Amino acid sequence: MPDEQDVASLQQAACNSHSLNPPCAPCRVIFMGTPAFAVPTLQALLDTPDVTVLGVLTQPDKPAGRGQKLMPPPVKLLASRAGIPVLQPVRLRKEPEVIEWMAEQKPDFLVTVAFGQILPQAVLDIPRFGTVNVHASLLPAYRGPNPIQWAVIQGLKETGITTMLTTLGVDTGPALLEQRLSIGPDETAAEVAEKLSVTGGPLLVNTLAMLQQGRLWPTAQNHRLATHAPKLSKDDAWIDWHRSAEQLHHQIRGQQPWPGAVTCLEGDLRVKIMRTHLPSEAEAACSSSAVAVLPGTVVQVHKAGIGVQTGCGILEVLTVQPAGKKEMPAADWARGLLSHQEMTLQFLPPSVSPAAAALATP
RNA sequence: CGCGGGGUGGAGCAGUCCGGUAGCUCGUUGGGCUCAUAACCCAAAGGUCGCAGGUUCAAAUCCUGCCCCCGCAA
Repeated sequence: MPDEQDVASLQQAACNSHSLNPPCAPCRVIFMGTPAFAVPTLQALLDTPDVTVLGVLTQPDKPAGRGQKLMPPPVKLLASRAGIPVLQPVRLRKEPEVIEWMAEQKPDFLVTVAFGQILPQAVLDIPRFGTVNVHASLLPAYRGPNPIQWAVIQGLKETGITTMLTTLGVDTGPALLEQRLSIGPDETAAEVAEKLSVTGGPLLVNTLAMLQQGRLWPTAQNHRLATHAPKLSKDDAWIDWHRSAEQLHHQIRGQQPWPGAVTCLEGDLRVKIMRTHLPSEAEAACSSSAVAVLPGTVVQVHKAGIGVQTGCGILEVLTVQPAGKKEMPAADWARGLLSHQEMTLQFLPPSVSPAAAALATP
């Protein structure tokens, strides 16, 4: 057993090595993943000469999009194009024939990237070296299904990708390698996800190579530091303008592209808030108690966007998407509305009717 | 046949129900004012009203068909 410094330097070397030519003996892998986030990782495996992808497991086709047509998951599209067998179990743990098929392939590794199903022990027992999960956070932080979103929502300046050994618990297994990545002040979860998904491939390939060669020792997570990133829901999309400008800014960019950030305008005109910016003077404005208008009121319309009063500070809204329209500059949208009616734009939480808001204004 | 909104100068929108000179807020260009300006004043340019057909003396508007964009829905 080498000391810690050796491990660290080995990890460093592995991360720096070229992903297309890892020090990896021929290696048989079954890939399990579903959404677009998993696609670059599968692609990285396909691009690695010594890795054979024996098969791909992904979620069943589901009705999606306008028209509710049956749509295959992104991973399936890539796998089919690459001519790799695709299995789509509804519930893996209840489909022994699928598990049997996996066992027959005699894989060295199972790899999971946002697969969407919890693996039973019978499956974890199949691979020769183990099951490696690619998780989009710096574990033990943000275990669970929406790690990127929560990292952004909570205003973190850094997140990353962790490879880990899968055990029966969700994201609780020993960590292997991690790659850090900074989060820009205005970056959306979608943008961070894009970068992380590309990072995942090389990191996984290195992880597999090092594991196979016995050069990588799993490190137990510190469970006391664990935090959770639960699934977001559509209900999370509603904007409560009573929150602070900073909180809202983080929420709005953290919930892109889904579930998004939605508000209503006088009645049931839904508007998605797409891009926002936090003015540097937000904190100053926050301390001044002389707030004359209700949170949600548009207080400025200028070239770059519109300023909306929040519970604490003013939030710059740069682009919006009204229902039925494309994303557009918030200033343009406001101009079009204001041109034909004398009104103040007012965003209201869905729970507060315009009448109730009027009553609240003495 | 899942529900629904939309396509009008460069941008965002009115006008369509009830056919009759294409309008608003901006932007652009030129000029003016000002120490100065993203501010203000004056002026100008810029539109096959998504496409095709039909009804009509007359269609952005009514009828029919088609194309394109998007929201909900996961």
